[in-house]
Amino acid sequence: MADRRAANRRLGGVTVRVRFAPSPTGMFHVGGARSALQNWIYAKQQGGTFVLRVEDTDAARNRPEWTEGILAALDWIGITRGSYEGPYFQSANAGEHRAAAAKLHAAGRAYYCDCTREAVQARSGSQYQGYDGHCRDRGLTPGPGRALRFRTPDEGQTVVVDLIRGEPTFDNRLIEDFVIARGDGSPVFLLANVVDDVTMSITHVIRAEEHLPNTPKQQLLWAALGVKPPVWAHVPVVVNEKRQKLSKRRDKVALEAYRDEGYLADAMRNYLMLLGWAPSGDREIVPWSVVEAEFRLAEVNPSPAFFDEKKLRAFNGEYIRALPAPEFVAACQPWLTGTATVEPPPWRPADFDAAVFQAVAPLVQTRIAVLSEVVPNVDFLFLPEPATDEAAWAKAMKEGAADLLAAAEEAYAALRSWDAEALKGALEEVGTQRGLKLGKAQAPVRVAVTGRTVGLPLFESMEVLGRERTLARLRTARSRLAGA
RNA sequence: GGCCCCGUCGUCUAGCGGCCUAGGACGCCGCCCUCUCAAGGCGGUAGCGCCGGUUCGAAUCCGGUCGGGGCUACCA
Repeated sequence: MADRRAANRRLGGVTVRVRFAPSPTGMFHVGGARSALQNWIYAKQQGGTFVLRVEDTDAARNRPEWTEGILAALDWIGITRGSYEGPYFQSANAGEHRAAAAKLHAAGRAYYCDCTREAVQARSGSQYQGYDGHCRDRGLTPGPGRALRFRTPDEGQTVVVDLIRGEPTFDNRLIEDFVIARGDGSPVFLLANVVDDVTMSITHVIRAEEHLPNTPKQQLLWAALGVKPPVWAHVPVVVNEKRQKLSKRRDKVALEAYRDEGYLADAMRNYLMLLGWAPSGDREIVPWSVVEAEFRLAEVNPSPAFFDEKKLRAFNGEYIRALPAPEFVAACQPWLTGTATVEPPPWRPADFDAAVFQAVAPLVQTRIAVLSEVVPNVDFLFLPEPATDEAAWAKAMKEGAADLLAAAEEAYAALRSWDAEALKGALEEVGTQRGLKLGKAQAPVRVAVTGRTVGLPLFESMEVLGRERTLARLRTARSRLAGA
């Protein structure tokens, strides 16, 4: 395979160069992550190069921390720094963008226009039909407030060759003379994006479907610049439950948010790749190596895919359970000790005991779907008093609870060996004397000790908590019951 | 409004003219296991939008229709 690619290059075949070109205007979008991954895999499969270009030309909305966020997020899902070409910054290429605009003007492919938006709108009527070409032959010279428009063909068609969609065809007549440089001379996205792709010798543009309507315009620009257009691949957009494109405003789209909640990078990238594609056989959770080997860009389902957090959660749970114990413990650390981006735990750092956590970690591992859920599972071990859930208290502390708690406390105080088995046996006996099965008898004890009706196995929990603290909690619960 | 894209269980998908009585996964429901909750095991629920055509045969091909979405800026 590698030999064939090398031969291909020698024979004049083109080396594949793809790019991912995010703009740093917000948190990194899961849809963007998917596109980045698809580009990344395609480049790898073709023996090509992945180029990262940050499109930071919207000064009003760009912020440097967003750029850092994008790099960190890409790194998190496996597109690591140093393993790709770039990052390049579009703002650094402003000179080339302007030169291209000037070149198009000089070649008669673009003209200056002083129409205001209102004027264009007024001439177009109630429904905007596109710019009417008002300034096409006015021969306006460059000047303040004069935008540069690309002169589009009056007839013919522009055919977009797309790996996923076939050949969407657009009538040139319906493509308006669009603006390529603003009144202040600054080039717009449509142009800058193309110029950079041309300059960077991009051969395949793999991006979201929302760009498809822009494509004929960009393809016209490639041709006007004298370069053969790239192969396009417009992957379907990722949508919300209402089937609308995921938006930063109304949907939870930030990759960072998922990371900070405790989603594993491997689970996330596996899930993301399953949106619009599936590996061979009846399987979905597969090693990344399988994804890299089997993914076929041309096979991507052309219809939009719903980003289903429920399914992502299920995947994440499976990935968590598959972790070797030490790795699970290590993965939980941020939520146990707090970091810059993760919410700090409710206990005092000094009260956290790594050895205690390690003892219960295997019990936690099968009970959580996202890492942040580790906290409510173990907080009773590190908090001076359990964080009592009042609904749980009300449910468990019915009549007979005080009596049962007293008996349990007495039995536990007398226990010779403080271990789960003995604790279970003792409570079983206490329950039996009162005609209660263990399932009923454990409820008040569990709430008294952990503050909740659900959680880790009770007896193992008490074993780790220790006799003194367990007895103290039973005592506290009893006095609360007596007071009420 | 115009242009473009899309259409298999609720969701993500398998399916490339007979192997489909449409398979898997998530979700949901039930049962088992069980100190709670999970995990795990077993079982169940549910789909080819519609109408025509092509064909011996269509989820698969064609046309239409309906429905959904995207774009429609001197944003990217």
